[in-house]
Amino acid sequence: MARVTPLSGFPELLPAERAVEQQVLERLAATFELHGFANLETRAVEPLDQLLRKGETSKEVYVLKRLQDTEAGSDAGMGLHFDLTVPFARYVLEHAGKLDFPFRRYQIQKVWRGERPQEGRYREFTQADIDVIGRDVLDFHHDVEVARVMVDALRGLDFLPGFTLQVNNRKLIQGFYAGLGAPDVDAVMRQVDKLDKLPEDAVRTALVDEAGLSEEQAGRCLALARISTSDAGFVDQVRALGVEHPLLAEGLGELAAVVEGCATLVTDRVEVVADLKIARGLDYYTGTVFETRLRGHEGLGSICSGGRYDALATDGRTTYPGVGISFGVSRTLVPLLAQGAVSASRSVPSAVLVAVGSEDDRPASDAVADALRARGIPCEVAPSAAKFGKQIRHADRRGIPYVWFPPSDGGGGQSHQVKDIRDGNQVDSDPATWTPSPDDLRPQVSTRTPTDS
RNA sequence: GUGGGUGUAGCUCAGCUGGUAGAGCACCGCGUUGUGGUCGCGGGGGCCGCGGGUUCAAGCCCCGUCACUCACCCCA
Repeated sequence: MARVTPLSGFPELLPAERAVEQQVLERLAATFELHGFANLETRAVEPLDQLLRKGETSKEVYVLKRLQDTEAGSDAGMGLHFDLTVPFARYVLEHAGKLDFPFRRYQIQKVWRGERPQEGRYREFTQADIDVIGRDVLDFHHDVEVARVMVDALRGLDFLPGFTLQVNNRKLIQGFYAGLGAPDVDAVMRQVDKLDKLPEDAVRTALVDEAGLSEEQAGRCLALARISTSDAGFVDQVRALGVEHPLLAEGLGELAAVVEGCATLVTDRVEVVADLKIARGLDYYTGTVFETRLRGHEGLGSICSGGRYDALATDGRTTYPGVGISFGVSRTLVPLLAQGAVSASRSVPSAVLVAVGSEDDRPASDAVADALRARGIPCEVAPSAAKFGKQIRHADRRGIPYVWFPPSDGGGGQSHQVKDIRDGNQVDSDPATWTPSPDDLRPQVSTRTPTDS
């Protein structure tokens, strides 16, 4: 193979990095399943009209084309999915007759977007989605449930920095803007959504010039957007702004329910706040909306978002409302790994390297390895009967904590010995009974203190 | 898609006014002859992104191109 070059936006991990990702994926799946969500995988490809159906969005879809297809007009009209929600909506429509509603599933897959890559932003990346979808109706309490499940999942990622789940409700802000007399509620929302990028005064100007608000109305919109509480305290703060609207009241109730519903799961690492400036650009959210910040890495933007959508899937007769949230596995992990903020203790699963005294003794070493494996201890046998110093180094390089020396009449002892190469302790051991500490059974993931964002 | 920056050893980077390709780390060997890490000594490593041009001479100057990267847009 000639000179290979990295392909931007298609991150590839080293073995130790992948070990971290594997543990993240495992823990996410474990939590989702604890909450009763079934796993699902959908095909990587969808018809283009499905992909482009909802948001006209500028999503840059990768189109599928056979190299051999030289005939014009042979375009199959297929593209790689750019998220997991649209394929899921299609899946629900396609299999509705065989599914039981409300239907809950989690889905962890690669998705593809042909956008310019940046830190935390890739062209091929992994997402972990949970959604609950109902037929015709979906009770609101599922909004709370989805938030609770994701908070629980984020709690499980205890080797990562902390998370802040920011929740808002479209009914709340739209009702507020309507009650305020805004001529174009959506226009107001679009401007407010820019608050984390533009200075407040720029948004204020835009609210007046582009969304048609008075100075006084704009001021109250900004006052609303400034509200952020970790409990239901936001309700009184909103009421103090003196705007009345049925939708606003409904939104306030829902948002309070989400925040209060998560209260028992909140920790100092994973917090939930009602943040009334969160709007989400996507057009199909109708109620609850989520965004999530990674503590110490706020520059990454939202690493986990979603919300309630009342009409994402419909076949004309039946509509399927849903609520879901999606965790950006690659978006979170790839930058953390690149900065060395998280790392695994070793690059291989092996907890033990079984040394080989001489090639004639290799079967004896294999026997030791098999005895350990029979009891669930991952191990490998040294690749060559090199000097023991080199075999130890082989283990050290890979982060394997233990080296096993079978008995030998060469330089070793008369009995089996295990050396913990971290502290140099070496003791007689029996392959049939010796067990490493539970922590050493698998690679350990650890966090270094984050520096910047 | 638009605009900036950068391409030199596995990695991070020096390389002056154009004059024989460098350092640190990593890697390998020896000291230590079958128990690593420290230390000392030694060693291997380079299409200087690619193509063209100017020049006696190009890593350096010029043109092109590709890649990477940052920002915008958008989002996980």
